[in-house]
Amino acid sequence: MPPGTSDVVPSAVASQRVADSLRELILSGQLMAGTRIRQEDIAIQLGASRLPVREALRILESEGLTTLKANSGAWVSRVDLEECRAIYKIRERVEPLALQESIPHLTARDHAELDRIQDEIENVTDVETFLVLDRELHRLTYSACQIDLLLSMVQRFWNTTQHYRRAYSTITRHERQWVINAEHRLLIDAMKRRDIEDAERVLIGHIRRTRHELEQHPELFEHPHRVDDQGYPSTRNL
Amino acid sequence: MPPGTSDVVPSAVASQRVADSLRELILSGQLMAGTRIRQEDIAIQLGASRLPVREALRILESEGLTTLKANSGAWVSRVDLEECRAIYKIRERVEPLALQESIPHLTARDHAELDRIQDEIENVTDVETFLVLDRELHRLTYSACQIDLLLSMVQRFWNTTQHYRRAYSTITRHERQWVINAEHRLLIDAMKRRDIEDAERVLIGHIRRTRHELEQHPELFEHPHRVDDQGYPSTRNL
DNA sequence: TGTTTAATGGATGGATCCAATCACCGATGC
DNA sequence: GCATCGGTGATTGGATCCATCCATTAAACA
Repeated sequence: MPPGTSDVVPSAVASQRVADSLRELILSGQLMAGTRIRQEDIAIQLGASRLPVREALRILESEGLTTLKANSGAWVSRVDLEECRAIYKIRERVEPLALQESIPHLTARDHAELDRIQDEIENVTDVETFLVLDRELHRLTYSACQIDLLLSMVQRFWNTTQHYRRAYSTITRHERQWVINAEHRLLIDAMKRRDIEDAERVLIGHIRRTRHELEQHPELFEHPHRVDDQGYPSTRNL
Repeated sequence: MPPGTSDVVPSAVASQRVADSLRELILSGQLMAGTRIRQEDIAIQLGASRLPVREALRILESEGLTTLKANSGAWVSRVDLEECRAIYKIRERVEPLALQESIPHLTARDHAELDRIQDEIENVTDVETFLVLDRELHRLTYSACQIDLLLSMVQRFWNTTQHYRRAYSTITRHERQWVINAEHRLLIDAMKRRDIEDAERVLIGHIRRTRHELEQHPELFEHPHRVDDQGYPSTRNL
């Protein structure tokens, strides 16, 4: 199963359980980017030994959610503007492939579901539910892609930029929502027509526009009002 | 430092040291795809405890080089034809971006070095050195790309398909070498002209052609003449 | 004889303990 | 007063031991 998928039944392996819990804490925003993670704290908090926590931190590091530094500690990964731009540029290349591989296998039922979700998106006011729905919409567009490796890559990108999508949506969603809606509708239409080229073009534009708008809000990447993260490792071991 | 880079000075952290050693063993072909890895064997062989080996296996799993199954064991990742095709399809999308980001920052010195390597490639007869040179050439074309995340992704793809490039080159390199040479020369020329579009097009063709030729040699992915790999886990936890 | 079940062996996962490393803080010397 | 050096505390990394799980094998029953 690709990482990031929240298991309904908790994994029997403690490392996976811990990783799942931590991932949930990070993605939900309860663990802010840049906060330090002490192994023992987590171990106590989740009722496990430190060893599974160590392995969980490794797992999450491979997903890009945590950053480890030898003999120093672990932090919730902080994505600066430069890295965020990079991720979006990669997404502009990778997600169209997922779409291409998915479109031929999507059914009419899927198309209807896409319409339904977009209807919901256009009616929602809450930011948090918008994030969930938006992600669900795009996930569905890729869902019939058979390349697991690709899907988990995409999921990873979405996970690591989750914080900033939330922050950005909070700021400018209301005035720019119509653009998102238009793009989503065009995307869904192209998918229904199974016009892969067109769908890819719309999707690329969708991601690229978001990147450009993100680039105009560098304040989102200023270190937020946190003080308890003692020292942030400068070395990114990616 | 991106994974896969062989450290000159051995890392002080045992897990990293073990991971480096194992990676070298796998990439050099001394540990064949599909062979089981027993934690204790490696621990003894490398003079460490089982714990760093466990963490090393996690690290390598995140690089796609090993496959772990809970309560069962670890294996050197085996890439079937389907997954190999997938990786190449992703490479066709991702590597052009690395190229695009690199071309503007490459110097005349780099261009000369590219020519030199290609000269060597056209004179070499040994398969193993061809593999090294070919990889070095492409690495150099991407070397000025500033997106570390992208470079480590590319490196990962090259690592996981290393076995099959070796096997494929062994078979058909002699009769198809002229195609590779032509593509390399065209690529280098476009790069010198800093014609990003053209360079991307050549590169896409280069990767795509290789994929198509790989697809016509499914026998490379038949389980090789090994017997001591007891059972291969069907679940890919990517 | 084929199938199912139970037992055993081996390998992995987890917990605890110990060592090494780093960061912080104070003292000392310039 | 500032910088450098050394000590101390906290946190992570590693080793060993124990529990758990899986696979294989053998045996017993249909």
